Amino acid sequence: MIISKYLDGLNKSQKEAVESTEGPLLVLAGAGTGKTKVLTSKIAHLISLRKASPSNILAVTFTNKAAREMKYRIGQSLGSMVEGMPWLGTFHSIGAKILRIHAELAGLKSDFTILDTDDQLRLIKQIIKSENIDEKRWPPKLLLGYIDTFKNKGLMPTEITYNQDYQFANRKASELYGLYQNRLSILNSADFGDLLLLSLNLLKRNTDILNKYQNIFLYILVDEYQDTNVAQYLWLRLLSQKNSNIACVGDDDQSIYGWRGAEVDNILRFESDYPGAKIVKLEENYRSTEKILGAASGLISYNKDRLGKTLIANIKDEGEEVHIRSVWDAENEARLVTDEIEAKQSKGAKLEDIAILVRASFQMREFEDRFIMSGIPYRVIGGPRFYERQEIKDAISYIQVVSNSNNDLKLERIINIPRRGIGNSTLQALNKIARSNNISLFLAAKQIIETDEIRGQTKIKLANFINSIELWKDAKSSSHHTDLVKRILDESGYTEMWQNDKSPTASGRLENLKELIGQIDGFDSIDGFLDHVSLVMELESDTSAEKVSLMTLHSAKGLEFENIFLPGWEDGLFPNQRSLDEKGNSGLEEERRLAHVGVTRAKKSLWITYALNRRVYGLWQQSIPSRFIDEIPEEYKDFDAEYINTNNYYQQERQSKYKNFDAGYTKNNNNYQKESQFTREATGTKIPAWKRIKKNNSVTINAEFQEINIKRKTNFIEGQRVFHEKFGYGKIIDINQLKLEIDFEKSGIKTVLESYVKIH
DNA sequence: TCATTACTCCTTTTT
DNA sequence: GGAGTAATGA
Repeated sequence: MIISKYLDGLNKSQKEAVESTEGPLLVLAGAGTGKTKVLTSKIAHLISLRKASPSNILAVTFTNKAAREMKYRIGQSLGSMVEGMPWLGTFHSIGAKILRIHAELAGLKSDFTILDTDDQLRLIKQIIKSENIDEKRWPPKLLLGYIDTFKNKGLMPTEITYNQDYQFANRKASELYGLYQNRLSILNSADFGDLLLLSLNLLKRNTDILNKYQNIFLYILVDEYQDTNVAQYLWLRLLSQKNSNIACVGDDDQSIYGWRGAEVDNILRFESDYPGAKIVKLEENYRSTEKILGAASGLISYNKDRLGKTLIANIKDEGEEVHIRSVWDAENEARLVTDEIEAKQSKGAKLEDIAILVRASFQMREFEDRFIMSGIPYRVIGGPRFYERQEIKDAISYIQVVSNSNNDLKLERIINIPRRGIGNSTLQALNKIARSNNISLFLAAKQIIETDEIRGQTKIKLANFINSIELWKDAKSSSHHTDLVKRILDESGYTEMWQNDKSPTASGRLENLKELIGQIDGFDSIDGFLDHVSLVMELESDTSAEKVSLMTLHSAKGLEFENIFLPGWEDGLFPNQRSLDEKGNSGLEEERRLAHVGVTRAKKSLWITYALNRRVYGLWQQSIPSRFIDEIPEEYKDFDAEYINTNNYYQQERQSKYKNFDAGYTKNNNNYQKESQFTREATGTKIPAWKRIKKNNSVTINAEFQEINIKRKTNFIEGQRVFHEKFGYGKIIDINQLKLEIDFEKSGIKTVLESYVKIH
């Protein structure tokens, strides 16, 4: 029987989730419990029972990768009988699709361009300038952040109340947001947030259209529901209102995108949002050993706001303890990890089964250095994306200008790259004409070269450039699109610019341009390619090669590896100080969920390390092990002597460091204290001298304190011989407030804070 | 218009 | 410490 094929491999709760097709359903799927399997089987089930044809199922994911994976797996379980699911994709791509169909209703044309962050920022800068707002006092980036937040919340400029508005240049955030939207409309462009916001608005305001989609989407499936923001939530609600067949899969313990507007509340509230909702918990974990799961469960149990589920190990193997190691600094950390990798390798482990997950991308550097040095092949996942590279963006901008020369933002980007003598003053003149006549820059340029407003050389150069664009536009219909791109890059002098560039990155950039042309060749037309570029930022890389993976914890969600290394578990770095400062306890909980995500990536072995010293903004700081290390139950971890002996000290340090914040924390969480007393007894061990040095510049200190510090003069004088715990003896060569530049006898010239230095 | 210098912010995470 | 940007001068 055909049905059994995909139902066979499912456990009881998975099967229940798959077979509950009617009405609202929330599947709480813990890490490694077969979430994707449930989703794909469910789709297969719907299709093979003929409850819906593939085109009547809306299935949304967050990443293109997840969408691809789902498509692939559905194809596998149904054989070839499923041909394309038009409504399976990311929130953004489906939003874009709907928006293109009804663009006029949103003040756009159906061929609108999708802006990236660069363009957004450029636009916002222009608006801030034209409104005579001081860019220094009110940074464009801040406004961009506010606008994004508005959009994440599903708010149009006119819907923002006084109280919701931000303190940006006299509460002008919403007003500027309105101006920004107007500009976007004039430019026939939408930013990322618009793809959702505008399509949401469309559905809200046009019942006929809403009706149409409600009738198309007989079944709605949502992946990673815990990551949805308000706009996405409202969008889903509207679409599911009619027939209520909405199945959301998610894990509140893996909600790690709060900073991007995700609302864990959406998942916590599901039952009250959808009365009569069925809830299925998937708790059987098929990934990790018992000890790793125990560590993960212990850790996440410190979170208060959760729906509560317990991961049960399906793999009956205790496995190794979680290894906790302390190291002197980041360099040693990288060495320890690579040594361990090499040891594993010699025992037969494969490099592709090993991953290093960091909290922040700056941590990657030490590892890369070390890998290069020891010749270990590695790959960075989610690093600087292909389409975000400068040369690729430039090239694409050229293509976009040829495709639509009224794209002012792109034209501005390339008008003087390579240098062709069209500088700022010319550009400003163009902008002025464009504004006053309400035309695009391109048209303004055409106009200006007919007049005498600009002089000799500049005029000729501008005329030449405009002329070239016209020529390329003419060639668009007659030549093959790949040839046209080659021609544009050559004739514009862009390729030549990099050929003449002597910097070491130049050859790589030329390679990338070649790669880009190869990519373009894979598409039928330029427009098809452009749409792909704006929605699919990543470029698939081969995951098969024998390489260690290096990535951030965020990009590791959804992946699994035999061996996981989690470096940098230090207070301030992880949990991240800024998270804590900005969002207090909920920030801490999100960090903890991130830690939980990290731990649950591991199948067999897990190493957590922390460095006692780390360089922050070029200055050396001493650090304390992360509280998350404490929170992993004793019986699941194995740690070195250093950690046990000094832990009591760390506990105190941490508490004084977060005095205000911890007050609430300990009150809310009895476990924390109980656990600490139970597991940690004062050992009476003497704390090494360097640790007793009083800190006066921890990562964050209240403003008052810092002020005093800056005003205070250092007692050191130039030429003095001093001692530093890390670098040894040295001589002060320069003093800048509390920063001392010291020429160390063994480690060379370094800048350090005076508090780490003793007079010798 | 372009090159050099000074200054800034940064290091959370991304569709 | 270092990248990116704005200000400054040639």
